[in-house]
Amino acid sequence: MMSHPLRTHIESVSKLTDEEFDYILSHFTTVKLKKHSSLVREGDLVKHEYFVLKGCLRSYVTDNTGKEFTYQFAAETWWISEREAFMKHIPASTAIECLEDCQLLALSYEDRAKLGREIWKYEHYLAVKSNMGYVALQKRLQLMIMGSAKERFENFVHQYPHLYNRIPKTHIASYLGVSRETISRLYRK
Amino acid sequence: MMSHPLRTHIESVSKLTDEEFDYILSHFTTVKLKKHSSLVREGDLVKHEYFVLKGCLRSYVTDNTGKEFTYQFAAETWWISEREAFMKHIPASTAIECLEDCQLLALSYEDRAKLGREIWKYEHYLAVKSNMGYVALQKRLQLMIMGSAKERFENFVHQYPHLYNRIPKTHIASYLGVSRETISRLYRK
DNA sequence: ATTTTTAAGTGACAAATGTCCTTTCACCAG
DNA sequence: CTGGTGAAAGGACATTTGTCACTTAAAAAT
Repeated sequence: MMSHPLRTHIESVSKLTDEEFDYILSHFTTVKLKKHSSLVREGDLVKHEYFVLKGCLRSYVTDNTGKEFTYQFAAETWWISEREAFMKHIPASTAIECLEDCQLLALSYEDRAKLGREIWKYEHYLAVKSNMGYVALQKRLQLMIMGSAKERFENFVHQYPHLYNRIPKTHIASYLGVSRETISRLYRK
Repeated sequence: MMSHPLRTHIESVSKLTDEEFDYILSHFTTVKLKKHSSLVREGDLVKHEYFVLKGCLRSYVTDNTGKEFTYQFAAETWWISEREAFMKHIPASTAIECLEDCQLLALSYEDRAKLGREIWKYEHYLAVKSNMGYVALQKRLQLMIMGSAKERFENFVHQYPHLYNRIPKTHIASYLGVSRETISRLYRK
């Protein structure tokens, strides 16, 4: 029988008993959203973080000239939120939108803290996840500084082959920090 | 009377009693290094993290074509180490060198964990520091993707006016992800 | 003080990438 | 099926940035 995707994800860090997982899961609520709808708008207070069961989203910021920078994508089994706003209870500076119809599990700030306190393995899972996020961010910055547009693009395709055919090129471009046209030119060859 | 720089730094997060600070400080050892010497070489195991009392350092990686990317600078009251190697006990992929004669306070992995366990405020200080590091990294990535060389340079000068006249331009360039010549051109105007 | 070494500034040119505009293609609603 | 809408491709040209070669200035060593 199929294990729950969230359980699988947590257990990639540490195993849980059935009771523990059921208890954890009981703190989440399900959210469904249509394609193109917003999960978070700039200026919102962000009370939850989300685990993606189905669909695909992106978080992004818009600069004063209207240009967008995609900060993160999230598809099945990824977490997404506006970290700074969620952690510090300040208005979001990053928006999150659905690129497809989505089904998410939402966990509130309070319940997150509660689970962390009550279930040591969950706390550990969060710490590991946070550290991996930091390292990934480092790698992305390094590639951004040392790599050409081509290298960054190839790295993206290699790292996320499933996203590459699922997400509009415009957004991939804004994630990589290049124009959409440059992406086109790259795989012409 | 003058407070210790490390104490000042920790107390920007939470106040300590004299006893607490003395106890914390007793776990550090002093390290002195000459200009141009290496604190960490690629491949080293990294047993300590360092608080800068005097001098200036940089951490950097070198790519296969010999080009360098400066990952971080650290001057007085900054921490520096090779985070991933230090945390995971793996060989360093980033080197650290002194740009000036340096005087550092070194804290071992074990003592760091010990202090975290014994002094709740120290643990908290580490958590806050880590989170600030994450947010700073986000900002840097965003500027890297959205900003021109000029914007990145101006941001650097504005953010670190003291470093700008203290560090060779070559290194500032490798921190910003541009060539040294581009830096020259920028402040010609 | 003099030499030697290292960092920085400069100009000319090449390469990468951005911008703008037009065309093509795929998909969806009616 | 059809018209419309949005995404992607492609070409032409502008701009930014990199590269290389050389000069100048500053700093370190003797």
